[in-house]
Amino acid sequence: MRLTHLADYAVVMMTAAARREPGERLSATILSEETGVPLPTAQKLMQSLGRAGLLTGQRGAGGGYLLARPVSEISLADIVEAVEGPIALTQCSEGASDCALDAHCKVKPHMGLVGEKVRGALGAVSLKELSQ
Amino acid sequence: MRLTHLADYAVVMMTAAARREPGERLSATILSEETGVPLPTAQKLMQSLGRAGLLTGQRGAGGGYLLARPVSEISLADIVEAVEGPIALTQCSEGASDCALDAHCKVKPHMGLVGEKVRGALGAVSLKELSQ
DNA sequence: CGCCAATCGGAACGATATGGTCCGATTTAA
DNA sequence: TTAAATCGGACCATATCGTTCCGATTGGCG
Repeated sequence: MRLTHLADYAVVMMTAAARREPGERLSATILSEETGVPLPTAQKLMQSLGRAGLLTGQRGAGGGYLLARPVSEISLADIVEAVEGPIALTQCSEGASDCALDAHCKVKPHMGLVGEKVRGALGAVSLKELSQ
Repeated sequence: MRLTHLADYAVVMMTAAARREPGERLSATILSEETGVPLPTAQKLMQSLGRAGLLTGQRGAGGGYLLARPVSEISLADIVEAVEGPIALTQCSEGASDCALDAHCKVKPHMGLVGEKVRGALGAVSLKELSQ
């Protein structure tokens, strides 16, 4: 039940971005310096965040990233899922069930529900709160 | 935000144990056969669960394990923590802070709170519910 | 029109820790 | 006293995570 390092870094970077003026262009370089996250890693993370629709990238000289949504409409769950993939306690909670115990597993139906609760806890925390 | 395989197995085994008669001696062999978890792995898990105080072990021939508490007083959080260690989103939430970003990390104070919420969600689910 | 700045995407490497297995120590029953 | 059956800890293979680097693409600027 831990966040991966990458997800943790992503949260730190997003909060750093949230503290900036809305509309300001943010490069991976700047956020890297501000947060202490190594530049190559920061680049990779912003790619993931962009693919997930949390950031919009602007290419070319003077380009950079922008928050795709207001800070109050981005949740901790969004950030985590952008980096780690869907939040689910077990992989059988979502499609693929290549689990050896799948045949006579009597816990499976409960896990989906519990996962929802956890996701709810993370979804209730907005980037706005985290950046303060 | 996923459970490790071992934690998942532990939950399956504990629910299997919960479905048995209270007071019945449970060997690792039996639970292994019943759940499909490989025997050596099952042994290792029951050790962890014993150390955590969820199971009490009885050595010698005809020995076995017993649930240390009633099923309604064992939560999903207890099982997960027995195998994975304390539930916390980041390692800085608990003592050791050998994190490169620790110096100017402005998110740290929030993480402890969020971790509590997640733990609450898992703590609200009892073994009694899971075993049904 | 050509150059430069900065992002995007993928591939490859190394480290950590998970997952699985084995063997020794201990205890009770016969 | 013997022996079977269990708990308990140590060990090794493996997979995923984390990190880094490089090339391709795009848009602004001189």
